[in-house]
Amino acid sequence: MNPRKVTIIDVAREAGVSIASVSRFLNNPSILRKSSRERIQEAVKKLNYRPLIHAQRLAGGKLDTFGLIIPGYEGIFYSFYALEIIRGVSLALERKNIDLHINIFWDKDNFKASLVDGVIFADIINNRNQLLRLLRQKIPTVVINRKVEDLDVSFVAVDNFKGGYEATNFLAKHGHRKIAHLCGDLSVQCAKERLDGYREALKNNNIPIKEQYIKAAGFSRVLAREALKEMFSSSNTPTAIFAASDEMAQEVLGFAREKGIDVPQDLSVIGFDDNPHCVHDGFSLTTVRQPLGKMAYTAVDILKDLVDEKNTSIRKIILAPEIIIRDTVNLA
Amino acid sequence: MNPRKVTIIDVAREAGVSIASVSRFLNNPSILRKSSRERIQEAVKKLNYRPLIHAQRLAGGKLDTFGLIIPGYEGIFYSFYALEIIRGVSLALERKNIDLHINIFWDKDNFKASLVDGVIFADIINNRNQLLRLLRQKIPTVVINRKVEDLDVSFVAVDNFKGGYEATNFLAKHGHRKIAHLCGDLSVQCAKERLDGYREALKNNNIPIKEQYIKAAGFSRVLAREALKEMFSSSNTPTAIFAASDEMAQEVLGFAREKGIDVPQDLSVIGFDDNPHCVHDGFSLTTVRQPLGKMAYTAVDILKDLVDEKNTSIRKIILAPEIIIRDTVNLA
DNA sequence: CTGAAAGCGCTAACAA
DNA sequence: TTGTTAGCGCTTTCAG
Repeated sequence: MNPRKVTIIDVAREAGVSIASVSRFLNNPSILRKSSRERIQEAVKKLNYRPLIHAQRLAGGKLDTFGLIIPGYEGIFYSFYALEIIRGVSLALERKNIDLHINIFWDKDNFKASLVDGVIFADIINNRNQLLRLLRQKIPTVVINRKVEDLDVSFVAVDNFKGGYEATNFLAKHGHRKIAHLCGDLSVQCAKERLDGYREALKNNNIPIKEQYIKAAGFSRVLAREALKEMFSSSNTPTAIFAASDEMAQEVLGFAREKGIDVPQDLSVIGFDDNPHCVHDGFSLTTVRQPLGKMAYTAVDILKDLVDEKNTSIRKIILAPEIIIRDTVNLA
Repeated sequence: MNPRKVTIIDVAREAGVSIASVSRFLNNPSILRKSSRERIQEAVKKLNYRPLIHAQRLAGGKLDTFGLIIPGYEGIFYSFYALEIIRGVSLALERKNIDLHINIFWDKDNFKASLVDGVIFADIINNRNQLLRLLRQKIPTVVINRKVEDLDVSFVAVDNFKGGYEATNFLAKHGHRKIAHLCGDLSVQCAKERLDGYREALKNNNIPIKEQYIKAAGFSRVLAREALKEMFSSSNTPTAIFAASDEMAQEVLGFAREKGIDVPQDLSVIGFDDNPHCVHDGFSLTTVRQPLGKMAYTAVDILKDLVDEKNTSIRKIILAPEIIIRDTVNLA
């Protein structure tokens, strides 16, 4: 018999019980008498029976599946950030025995809401419309990676302002006054906030803000390189650089090496992300680590509560990043 | 009305037609009269109706979803190879409008076969048992990344022997006779075949095989580093190294720089993968590129034929890799 | 071109 | 503790 066509009826017949008992065996075996349980067990094995997920779901059973929606963009598969989010969420779900349905959407929105109990929406790049559409469908939703203060939705985000502030302040406290900032893509919330934090830190340290020290480099190594060229072609070069991502910071390191600028002697560098890919011949980057794992499992917890209707209050959570001191900032 | 509870019945009532017509609208609108089609269209929009996937599937409609099964292992999210496979498959499926259900399995096999029409099994590390279990379930299956000559299953793989052969031969043809090989994890088919190719190429070039030039480094940078230390502590150091992955090749480059060994003047290096992460301060690695994209869409094509029962013959396809000549092999 | 009605395989009352 | 049975929302004959 084709194993793909074995149904609950076959199992019931084989075991000499009703289909209801087989169903009970599947969902709550402990309420069955031991002997029937064993007979069903045997029949299941013998027939190689596997319940049809779709039938279970349609009949009102739960699917125990969460969706993770991520906007697709060029380079997402090379993005440490996006991958860490996927990793964090899948780990958090594994512990809870919930399946993960990942949906990366490019132009067309082909997310099948009916496949999941709830959704974690990773708003890595700007994507408010997609979020609104989701919310309209009344699916339990938690946003990660972005503060959504103006909507009735829970989120878990990282305090990027604080990250930018701490990084810059760290440089200032170690004596730097010529601190440049390589910004990310300023149309994205996190990049903007890191810049704001940078500005605030300079202000609090009584360092005047110089616009030529602030360069938008869109999280791109190529753009970072260009920004650096420009910055170092003028007379008044910085003694420290805060890059809004480790990728860009790594470009700074490469640039410095080529130009014979000693890091950290002549130039201190601090990045953002704590990206393990960014090792530079044994050089370890001083950086700002985001609690991505914590973000993921906090979001999963909140969504689980929502789905189970245990705690449906809207929660807006902001997690603090942490400075990781390594080799690229002169601590003298 | 709760948008999650709008059913086909509501739409039918709203449009003043039968549910059968709404179903036709969903699946094959062209057979409906224009006027009804428009009325249904309107009702769908007004009620924000979305069919329940599970009901559709259960009722015999197709799901148009393929599964991609990948064994989970430490570092999979940092693995260029695994990510390229995911990327390739998702691109190939996107063109065909088929959904992708990715299943990364760690210890427990929690793949829900009933969610998909067929499966692409990426046997990156050894995982024959899982494959056998899958085959037993009679799900249409295509294996990628591994030759499975002894089972009745189609596969698409890369000719790793040829890759290893060509890489080594390339070095030999450019005058090298002291050619070392940093092997990958030799319990994995591809690593073993690259080594075999290396051996064969040496033989054909009348270069005696020296076992101290062959070091297993498990695709790991750390192990590669150790192997290099050992290799370069002896007297008879190689003039060329073929590394079974770009990651390991990159470690060679770092090692050489530290030791003041000039690449490619004193040491030629060739990698494997064409991994864009492996850039080394403007240095471009000569390497062997695997046709991963082609592998992915070939596999998708085969699986689609299987699922549609168009061509159910078993196909065993081996694709040739290609040498990418760049800066790290001395062409003099 | 359209409607009525019979399932798809399972869960969950309700009864026994 | 177990069986009977009514759906879940949709697709698909089969008539008309």
